[in-house]
Amino acid sequence: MTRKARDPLSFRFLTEVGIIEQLARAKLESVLPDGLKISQFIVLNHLVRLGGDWSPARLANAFQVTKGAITNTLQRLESRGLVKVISDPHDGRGKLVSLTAMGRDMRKRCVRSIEPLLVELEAKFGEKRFEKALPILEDVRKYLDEHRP
Amino acid sequence: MTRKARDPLSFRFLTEVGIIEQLARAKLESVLPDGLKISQFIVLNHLVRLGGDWSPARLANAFQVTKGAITNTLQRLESRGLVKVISDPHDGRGKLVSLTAMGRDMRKRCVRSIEPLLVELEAKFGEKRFEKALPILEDVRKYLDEHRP
DNA sequence: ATATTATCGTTTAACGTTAAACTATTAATC
DNA sequence: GATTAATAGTTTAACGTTAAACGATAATAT
Repeated sequence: MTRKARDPLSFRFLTEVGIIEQLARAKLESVLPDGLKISQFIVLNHLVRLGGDWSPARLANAFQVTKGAITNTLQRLESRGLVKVISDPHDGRGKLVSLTAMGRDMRKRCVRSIEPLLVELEAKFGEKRFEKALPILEDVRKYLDEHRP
Repeated sequence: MTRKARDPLSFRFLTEVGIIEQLARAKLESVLPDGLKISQFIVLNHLVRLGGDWSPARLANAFQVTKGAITNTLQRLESRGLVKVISDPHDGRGKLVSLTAMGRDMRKRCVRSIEPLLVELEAKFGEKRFEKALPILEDVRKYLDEHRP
C-alpha cells in the first residue's frame, strides 16, 4: 500500500467547503435569537437588503432552493409575524412577501447576534484573506449554478 | 432608503460557501452511481485513503457528524455490502468498520463518476486558484472546529 | 471492590430539505 | 375564443441530519 497521492485540489476545495458549511450553520444557529433558523434569517436579511415585495418563486430562485422549502420557511416566518404574505393583485397565482416591523427588528437582532463571530473571524484571519478568496468562490458558485443537474 | 453597504467580507464568504455546498452536493449526487449519497461516498473514500479499521465514533469525529448520522450511513453501506462491521474484540462497546472488495470497487466507480466535474472545474478556473484558496478555507474550518458551540 | 463517571453505538422524534404530484391561474398557439 | 403549455404555490413522502435518551461496557476514583 504505497498510497500517498492527495486528492485533486478542486476536490479538497469542495471538501473544505462542505465541512465549513456544516460547522458554520451549527455555530450560527446556536447564537440566533428565538431558535430562528439560518434559512429564516436569510430571507429576512434578503428582504431588508433588497427591500420591496418579493414573490416566493423569486425568493426560491434567489436562494437556489425548491419552492416547497420556501413555502415552509415563509409559513414559519409568517406565523411569527415577521413577514406579511398577500396575494399578488396582478397575478392570481402569485403571492407577495414583505417585511413587518417585527421582522425588521428581528433581522437587526440576528445581525447583532452573529456579528461577534464575524468580527472574530476577520480579526483572526484578516479581511484581506476573505476578500482574496471571494472571487474563486463566486466563480465556482456561478459555474455550478449555471450547470445545475 | 439609502442602503448601499455590503455585508462584511466574512459573511459574504460564508454565504458563498453555503450556496456552493448546496449546489455541489446536488451536482455530485446526481452523478454518483446507484444513488449513492455523498455521505456514503465520503466514508468509502476515507477508508480507501486512510485504510485499516475505523470505529464509528472515530468516523463520526473525523467528519464532524453525530453518532446517529454515522449509524445510519454505515447501516446503508453495510446493507449494500460495501462495508463490513464487526465488534471490536478489545472493547465490548465498540465496533470496527472496514471496506469490502465491493466497497473498494464502488469507491473507484464514484471517483470516476465525479472526476469529469473536477477536471472541468480545474480546467475552467485553474488549479492555482483552488490551491490559493485552500489555506483560508482550512484555517476557517479549523477555527470553527475548535470553537464548536 | 465498589461506585461513579465517561464512552460507544442505537433509537426516537423533530427539523429542513428535495422530488414529484396536484390545483389554480396565466400565457401562448391554433 | 378554445386548447394547450407554462408558471405559482402547496402538499406529500422520503431522506439525512441533529439532539436527546437509552442500555451496555469501560475507565476512574474512592
